[in-house]
Amino acid sequence: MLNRVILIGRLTRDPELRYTPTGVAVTTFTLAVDRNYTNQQGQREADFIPIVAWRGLAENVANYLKKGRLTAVEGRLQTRSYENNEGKRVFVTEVVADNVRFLESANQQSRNQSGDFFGSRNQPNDRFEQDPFADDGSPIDISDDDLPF
Amino acid sequence: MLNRVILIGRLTRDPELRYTPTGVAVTTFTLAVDRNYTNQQGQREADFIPIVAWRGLAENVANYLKKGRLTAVEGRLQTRSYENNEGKRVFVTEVVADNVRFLESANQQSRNQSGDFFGSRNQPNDRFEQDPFADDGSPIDISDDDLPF
Amino acid sequence: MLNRVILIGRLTRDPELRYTPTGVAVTTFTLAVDRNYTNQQGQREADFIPIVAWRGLAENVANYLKKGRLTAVEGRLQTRSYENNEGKRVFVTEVVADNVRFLESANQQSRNQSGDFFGSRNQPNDRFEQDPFADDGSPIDISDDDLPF
Amino acid sequence: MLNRVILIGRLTRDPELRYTPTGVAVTTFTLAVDRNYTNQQGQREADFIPIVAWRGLAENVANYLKKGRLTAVEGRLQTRSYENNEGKRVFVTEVVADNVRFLESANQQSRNQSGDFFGSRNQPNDRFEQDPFADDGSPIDISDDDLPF
DNA sequence: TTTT
DNA sequence: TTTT
Repeated sequence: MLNRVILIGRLTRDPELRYTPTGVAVTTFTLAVDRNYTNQQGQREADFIPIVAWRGLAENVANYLKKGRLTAVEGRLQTRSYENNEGKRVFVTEVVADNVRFLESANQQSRNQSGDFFGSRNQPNDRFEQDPFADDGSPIDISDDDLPF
Repeated sequence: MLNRVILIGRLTRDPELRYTPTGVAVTTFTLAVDRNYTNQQGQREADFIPIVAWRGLAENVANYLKKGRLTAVEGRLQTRSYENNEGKRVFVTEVVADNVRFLESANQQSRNQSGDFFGSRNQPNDRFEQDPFADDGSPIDISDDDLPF
Repeated sequence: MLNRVILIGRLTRDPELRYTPTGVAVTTFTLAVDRNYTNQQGQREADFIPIVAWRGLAENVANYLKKGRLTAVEGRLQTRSYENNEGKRVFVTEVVADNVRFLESANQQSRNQSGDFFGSRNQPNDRFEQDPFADDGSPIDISDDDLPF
Repeated sequence: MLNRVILIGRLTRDPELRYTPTGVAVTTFTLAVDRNYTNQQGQREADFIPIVAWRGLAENVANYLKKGRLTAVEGRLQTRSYENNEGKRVFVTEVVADNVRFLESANQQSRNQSGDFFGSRNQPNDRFEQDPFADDGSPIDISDDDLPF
């Protein structure tokens, strides 16, 4: 009937791009979304939401997003189940993205984050070279309505 | 940061009310949310979203909602993990409700649904007797901002 | 960037269908959305949100929705301005619908509502005759992504 | 019943903080939200959404947000009407914020923007001096559930 | 009356 | 100008 999810958070890792047997691009990543409170130990907690994007959106996400980037995702909740290697049915709930907003360009990203960010420049990284963010740091928009399921 | 989910669907079963060791009410239920398309076999598919409600909202849901009722849920996505009985870590994604709208009263509910509905009158059912819907069939609202986590 | 609105409420009147000079269907209506509190005088207040739908969605809304029906609308906020007949610029904020869910069929609608409902049968009403709701009272879904602006 | 708005955009001006006769803080600002398409003249268009925040949220917004900053707003649509100086009733639709996310710190903000930004340092500006953004540029969160209406 |  |  109606099924809408909107999240703002940071990628826990670089996105992973794969292709289905029929050649459809699909990218998965996890968004760390900070909760609005701190727990009894005074720590900020977060939810780690699994996201999947398809087709053109999958390729844009894989090309332009990286670990740690602040990102908005709009989509819908999807559930599916599969048989694991012990023959048990496992149920999965994830967000199918139909809109992703990059809220931070490479040069805007905070500097004191995990070392992985600049470390990734050591292993030469095509994606980073072709980073499309305008010099002025304005976010770019991508969207895709063609969801395969 | 920002984490919002809005769903409209129908309960797959009567809600289940439990209490934590410290006496906090918690109700769980699953919402079947129809997708907007039919698959290759011409069938309507649905997502089955796990929902959890706490405290006063938990009690209202348990008292007034039943299997099959059309319902709107507003909340946020939460992830948690636990160790299953084989010692394996299982990850769960669910919706923590902070707002539930009953879109259908008992007498409005469609008549040709699962037999469970009228069947439930045979086993005398307190909840049904105390159904608070106004005679005019207008939906009632409940909400709860006090989320324990 | 990101612009999403989700509402549940009741139509304050029958929707109005018009056509642009180039023949595009456009329907406008107002949704009365109850607030979650009562004011000092103990009365329920509401917001009256102007909605506009285009093309196929406009026609579906005009054909199947009527005054008083419980309805969910998903869309985006749009602002525009025009010159009024005194030559003054007027600013308008309204919701452009891209998804409308009928949460109530004709026979589900509460009976003690305004006389307009049954009154509309006196003036023969094509829309009412062709009411597409299934006998079981299940809501129907319509959506339209082709928004002219 | 259900009334939710989520927006990401940029402030068109510095926010304006006022106080009601009874001393309640209220801040208004406009969010420019880019549309996802370009018009026939190849220009990006935007919607200019009026936002109002109350109490603690009003003060946070006034203290920490400035013209041009990328911002997420979560709230609800509200309509009200007033008599203008010609004795005519004017209807207004605006967003009442209950959650504002600062997506950009002062030092993150793009450099080639309007001169107003650095210009504001010339007129000594308390708000700027007390800018609470962490050195690492991580966004801060503010929220307020106490809405006076 | 609009932001980047 | 408002719905239940």
